[in-house]
Amino acid sequence: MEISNLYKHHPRHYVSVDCIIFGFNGEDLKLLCIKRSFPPEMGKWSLMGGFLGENESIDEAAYRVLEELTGIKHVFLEQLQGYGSVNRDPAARVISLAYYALINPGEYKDAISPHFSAKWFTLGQVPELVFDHNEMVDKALRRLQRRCKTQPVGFELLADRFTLPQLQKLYESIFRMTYDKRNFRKKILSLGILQKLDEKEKETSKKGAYLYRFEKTKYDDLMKRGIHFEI
Amino acid sequence: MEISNLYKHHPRHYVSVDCIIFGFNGEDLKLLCIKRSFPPEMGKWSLMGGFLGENESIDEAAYRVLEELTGIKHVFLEQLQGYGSVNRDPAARVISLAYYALINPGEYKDAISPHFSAKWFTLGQVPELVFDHNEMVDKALRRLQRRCKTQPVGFELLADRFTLPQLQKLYESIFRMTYDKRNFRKKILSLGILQKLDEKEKETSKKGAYLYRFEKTKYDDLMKRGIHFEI
DNA sequence: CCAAAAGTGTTCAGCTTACACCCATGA
DNA sequence: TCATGGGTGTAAGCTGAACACTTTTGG
Repeated sequence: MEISNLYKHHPRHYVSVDCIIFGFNGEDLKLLCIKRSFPPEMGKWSLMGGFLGENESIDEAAYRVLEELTGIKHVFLEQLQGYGSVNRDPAARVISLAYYALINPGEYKDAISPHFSAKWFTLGQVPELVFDHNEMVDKALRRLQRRCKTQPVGFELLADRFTLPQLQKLYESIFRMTYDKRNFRKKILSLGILQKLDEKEKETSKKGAYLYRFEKTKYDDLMKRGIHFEI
Repeated sequence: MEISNLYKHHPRHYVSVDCIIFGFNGEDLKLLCIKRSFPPEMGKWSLMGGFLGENESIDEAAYRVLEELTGIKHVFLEQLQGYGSVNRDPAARVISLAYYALINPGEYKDAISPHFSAKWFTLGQVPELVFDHNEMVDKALRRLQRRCKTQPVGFELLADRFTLPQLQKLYESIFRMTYDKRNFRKKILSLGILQKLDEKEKETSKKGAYLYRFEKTKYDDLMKRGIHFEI
């Protein structure tokens, strides 16, 4: 048998990717949703998604979908898992691969395509979404929490330079807790992966807070030596 | 447009499931592989897999594939993630959803279908597998380690009744470490989810070791009260 | 000068880790 | 009786959590 015909008796399926896009505005963790202007479920809130093409990997498809909405490449993007209930999409059988992305909304706010009627929702105030998208969001949040505990992905949600109070608010909104600022600073600085700058950010206070930068090289060193950090 | 025709301009893909089947023989953590008796890559070692049917969910497909090989239902099975590089399968574009399963090989050793030339490999001695299957196994092992740290899934790899030395060996083989037995017993018993039986297992020692049973109700109570345990 | 946010150390409790000897029994 | 694996307690160090006051400066 021709190699290309080996599987021809098996069914084929539509495959899509759906993106859970997280952002942080300095106060709350946010989710970017779109208002569907196309059937099925037209007019309802939804995650941004798209169908998998013939010649792109699923990761490439996720990046493409993300770029169609936000105009940006090179963001943190990680696959969650596949969703494949038979009737999850009323229009047809579709296997969807959920990805979650972390972006800094401030940096890209003008890039988000108006074509999709996108809107940021505070986590906890996310509306009912189509299909199984709410389930995906819940799972993505738990994954984000876990990632933030063992890897420095939180920084993806902040600008290049950030203050410790900003970082603390980010962690507090991700984990829906409050932390003692002395303990938080002690812990985060003890990791030795932040570089203190000589500059202060003075927009949110009169005194001003020192800016820091995440030092990827120091983090990579730690990882090479097998040290996993916890926050 | 007819709802069933909404997606007709999008490509469709073969979708498969692949199962990483872990077992524990009392000494080592094992992986169940099959020798492919069919193309492509005939004769090579592979994970057990199968194509997704028209009217089954991906979870159902994974259970079906697992049952075809092992003859068993109702085992621990969890999805890892999807794999979708364009050329991961030389025969055709196939999107695969990887699942990992935990079984107690002793209980099912006669049920494993001889049709697939299956063999248990000790982790660390797994041969080169077809496609991206080695990558899936690595990922599954890391997921298993994480699961075992926060949920009592290790018990899935043991018989209903087990001794503490057996349990310790299991954890040691999963995490490739050794533990101090006093500390291990203290920690595991302090969780309060094990029921000590009056019976001893005397096959591996003259003195005999007490048998224990995992008490799911106690564990569920803990979970309800929001206590996540760590081992 | 005062309101508002940034920055700073110490103490205590609980947990983790290290560590050594006796017990029961089949051969 | 002895070899083999099962079972037990304690002390030290470390980590995480609780806690209050001073500093800076724009308005």
